Amino acid sequence: MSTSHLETPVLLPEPAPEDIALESVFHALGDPVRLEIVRKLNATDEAKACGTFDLPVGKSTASHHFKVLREAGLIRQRLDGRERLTELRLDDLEKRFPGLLKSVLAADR
Amino acid sequence: MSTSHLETPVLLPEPAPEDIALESVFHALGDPVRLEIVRKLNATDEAKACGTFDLPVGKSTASHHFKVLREAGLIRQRLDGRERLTELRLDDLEKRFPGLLKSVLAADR
DNA sequence: TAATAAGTTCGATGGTTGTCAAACAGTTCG
DNA sequence: CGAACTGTTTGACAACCATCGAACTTATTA
Repeated sequence: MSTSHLETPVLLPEPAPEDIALESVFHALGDPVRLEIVRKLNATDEAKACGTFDLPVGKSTASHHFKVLREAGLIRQRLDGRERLTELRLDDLEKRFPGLLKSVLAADR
Repeated sequence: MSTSHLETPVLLPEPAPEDIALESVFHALGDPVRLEIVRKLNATDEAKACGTFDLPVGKSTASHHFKVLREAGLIRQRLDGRERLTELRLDDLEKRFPGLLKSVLAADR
């Protein structure tokens, strides 16, 4: 069963908004697979499980990319059963770097 | 003497505005030295020679970084005597990725 | 309990990259 | 001409990184 009661959501470690480094953000977005992940997250606007991204790499590589994105502060991951639900940290990023992610996501191709 | 007549400026090869790739821009900005170059260019708002940046690397390494930035479409370099005058491609980047560079440069630390 | 499912971790590998020093090329100036 | 100056190119090297497969962990389900 998918946990959806009143339990405290189990978040994977992530940097505080003020600790998000611009250089790390750029490094994270400088990879095609990770950029694709961010774009697909923005396209759905909902939390997605890692396996639903249809990425052109194996699952261990995908796991690596999600970790890079999370440690850079771009995404949040919460445990839900055997899945890790992933979402963009839109609000935190807007606070830290106003307008940045918006212009990134506006540039679609 | 510094050439400042009516000669056609000799530009080093650079991508056309529509050929600037978001991923290459991110990759270019994902290095601390290159990010410092971009910030110092924005701080002066004038064309600067490579040697005036006071970078924490040797000159051959600096030359490499300028090349990466130029090929990514972030800077323009024009030959002037024995110097290469460097400037941000603010207008082209604004056209290609509206708001991106602005939010990048606004995030100062 | 056993099997399946979703991701992570580990070890290895090949490619990319940041760095330097030395040599080189073009420009300016004495 | 020759020396000094600005930056590039080359070669080498170490660090980083994206990738994979196999083994492992945890959770769901038959």
